[in-house]
Amino acid sequence: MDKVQADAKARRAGNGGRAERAAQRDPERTRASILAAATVEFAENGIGGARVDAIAERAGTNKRMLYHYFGDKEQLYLAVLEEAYIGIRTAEKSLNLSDLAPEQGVAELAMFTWKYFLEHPEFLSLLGTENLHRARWLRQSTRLKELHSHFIDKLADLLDRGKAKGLFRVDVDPLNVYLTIAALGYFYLSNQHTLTTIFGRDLMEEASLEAWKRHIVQVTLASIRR
Amino acid sequence: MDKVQADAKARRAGNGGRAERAAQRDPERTRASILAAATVEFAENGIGGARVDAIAERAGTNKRMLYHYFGDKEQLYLAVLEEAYIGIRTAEKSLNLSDLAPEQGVAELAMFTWKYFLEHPEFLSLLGTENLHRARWLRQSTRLKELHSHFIDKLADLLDRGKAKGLFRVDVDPLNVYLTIAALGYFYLSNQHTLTTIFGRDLMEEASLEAWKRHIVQVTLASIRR
DNA sequence: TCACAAAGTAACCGTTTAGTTACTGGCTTG
DNA sequence: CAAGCCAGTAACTAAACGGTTACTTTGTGA
Repeated sequence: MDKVQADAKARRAGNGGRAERAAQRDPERTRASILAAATVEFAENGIGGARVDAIAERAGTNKRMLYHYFGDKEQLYLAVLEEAYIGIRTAEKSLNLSDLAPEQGVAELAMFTWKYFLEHPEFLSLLGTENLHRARWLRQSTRLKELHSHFIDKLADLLDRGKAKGLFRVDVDPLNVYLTIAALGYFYLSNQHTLTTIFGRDLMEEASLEAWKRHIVQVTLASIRR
Repeated sequence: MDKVQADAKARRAGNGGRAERAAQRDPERTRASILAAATVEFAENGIGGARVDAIAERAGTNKRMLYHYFGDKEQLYLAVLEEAYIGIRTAEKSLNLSDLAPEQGVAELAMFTWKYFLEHPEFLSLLGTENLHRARWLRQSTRLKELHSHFIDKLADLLDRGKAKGLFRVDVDPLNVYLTIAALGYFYLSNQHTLTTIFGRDLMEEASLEAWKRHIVQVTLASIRR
């Protein structure tokens, strides 16, 4: 039994031990439960493969509630996508690069990105789905357009400090650096299944993951050093 | 009208100008036409979003022929995937790295991979779909398991020559180098839609593409040099 | 305390979908 | 040259699917 189903069952059983709130009718919890179930379903099957019935069942509720809270399948997908982006943007805020030495800062950024991707495979999968559809929902979402990353600005500052110290090449572009870090992490994880099959090596064992993390840091730094 | 539809229409009109073969009944051509249409459909919509009717229509034939030649939707998808892999493996053969200086060879490999990815977006898309499904069809295909790439071996030779000359670090791993090249190309192209939306820059204009190609070469070389 | 609104359920509906059947027409070969 | 097989067509079917209807239950505040 996965987490989502367990949650749903607990909810159905009445209140979950805490006396604060009678859990039999709990709109927020139902909504959240549907969203969590939809995240799993869309991440595992894509938008065309996801089944509305499967989401309702996973959430421990029924379709009527899903349509009640989210309108239709596409709007539910959009909500899932928005939540996923909010998740990474929120996590990004916890990373403070301005106190670090330039090289250390770039390394931290790379390791942060790697860790986030590793811990949130559903985010990578949703990105893949969204790109298959030419970012149709991302472009449509005003909420997500406002929610832009401040990573590039932070990284630009960091690189400028490194350039001033003569550590980094002056023609280094922050976007390129960020794309490099993201590319190395994304490809390794999102394509793990075909790569493992073709090269006959398990890329997901602890030692391989640790080695690839070091590789990302090393590659990124080597590419920007003067 | 796209290429596939045009082909189908030409076929339907009788023979296509060449007198060699009466085109009214042409199993090979019908099969190829279905395969081409299916490649487009699966690449655009993924496996869950692809429609058998749409494939038949695109191919200028009907469903009966599709089931006649390929069995069912999944086997058709497998045929598409196999053909896509055969395509890249065939192209790889045209690349001869053994005559080149080590640095030149690595640069050529990087540029070849970039060019292939750029010219075959359907291959990237199919890879994405296949990974979403944990390489279910790739693992199933005996034909594809036999069709392994010789790139890693060729690259290993190249790197060894570079190491012997004192150009490359001795701890450089060929698989890592190949993954690095593939990652940088794959991510930039497959995620172009979300990236363009979020960063507000068109990554697909000629100058950007050229710059990223140079970036891949530079990053790869910088990461392996002693 | 009861009326009302919102949460929740289950059975239902029309359409779309993958897959099939029953058939026609043309190419090859004994 | 006819028999038989294979390419090809169109209409059909059963199941799955997204979405809705009609209804019940529960919490709340006048």
